[in-house]
Amino acid sequence: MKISGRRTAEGTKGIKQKKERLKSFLKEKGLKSTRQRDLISSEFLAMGNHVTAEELYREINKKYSDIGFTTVYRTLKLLNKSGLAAERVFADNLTRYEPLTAEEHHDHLICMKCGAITEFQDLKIERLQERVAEEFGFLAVSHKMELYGYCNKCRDHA
Amino acid sequence: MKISGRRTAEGTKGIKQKKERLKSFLKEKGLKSTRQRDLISSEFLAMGNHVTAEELYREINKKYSDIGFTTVYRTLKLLNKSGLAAERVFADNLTRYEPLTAEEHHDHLICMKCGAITEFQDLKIERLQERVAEEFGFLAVSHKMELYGYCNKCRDHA
DNA sequence: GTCTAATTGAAAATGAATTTCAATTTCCTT
DNA sequence: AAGGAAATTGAAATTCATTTTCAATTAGAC
Repeated sequence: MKISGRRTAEGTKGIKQKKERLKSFLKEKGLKSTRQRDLISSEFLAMGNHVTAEELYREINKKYSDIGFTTVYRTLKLLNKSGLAAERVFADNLTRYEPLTAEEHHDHLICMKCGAITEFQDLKIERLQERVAEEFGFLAVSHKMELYGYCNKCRDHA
Repeated sequence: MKISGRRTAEGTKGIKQKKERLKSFLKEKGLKSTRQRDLISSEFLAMGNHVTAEELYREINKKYSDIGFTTVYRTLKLLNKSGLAAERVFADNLTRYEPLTAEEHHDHLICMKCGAITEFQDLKIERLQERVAEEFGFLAVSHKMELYGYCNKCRDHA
């Protein structure tokens, strides 16, 4: 199974706004704005996908061959800490990053054939999860839910 | 977060039955029954936990210092293929094995403080998951759901 | 008992994630 | 604008779980 999420790329305005947020975060933490961080986060936000550090590095490398893998890796970590990216690990055990908009939580449908990742949200399920936790005296902080199977395109010839 | 699942150990009868199942599986596949496979699967089934290969190896090693890690690792893979163990990966990215009884599916509550793993089953949630999949024209094959938080014991002093 | 194929265990290989370190760059202070 | 302290960069090295290799051993069919 090769997993490769695609979702609608974001408008330029949204990206600018997010890059401002990153800048604030950096300043606030005494960190520095650099050409690399700028280019990497632009590319990441424009792709709008669930990408691995490796995948993003390959994209970046096409355009800016002087930027190394380590910097891409570290920038993704940074985006994660600043709240602009979510770190996710699906069944293939690779760490993927996904641009994060608001605080809305969502879960994933993952196609085992083409690897497409679709996001969904279901409040009823969330409520039931909360109920389950309560039953066990458990204080739930976060959760992870993934449905694996075959997407609309792949289910017929699967 | 250190994860370490415990659940009620199984009765000796259940273990015997499962070891019979393993034997059938081996014979059927032209594989061999060995002292190592016997001891490792006994220990695994008796523990009844979500263990990593490393953890099980350490237990085994206390009693039978001639059995190597690789064999424990391979035996767990084998138990998995024979349907006697489920392979699971939680947030710490370690591969754990869990004795599998019937075919009943269950999900997990994971304590972020003490690492305790509790299993649960919720048919309403399963049904809603199926509904979500349908909405997207997705053919769901399996799913994974984990709730992370603090267990009954840890929630107060967390 | 013989023989062939499977198994074992130590060690090596793999591969993603992370860290190290010397050289470079940012940006605060003057 | 220049100086300088601290952060950043990128290549290479390291880590660590997992998986594979290979020579020696063992199971079990005949």
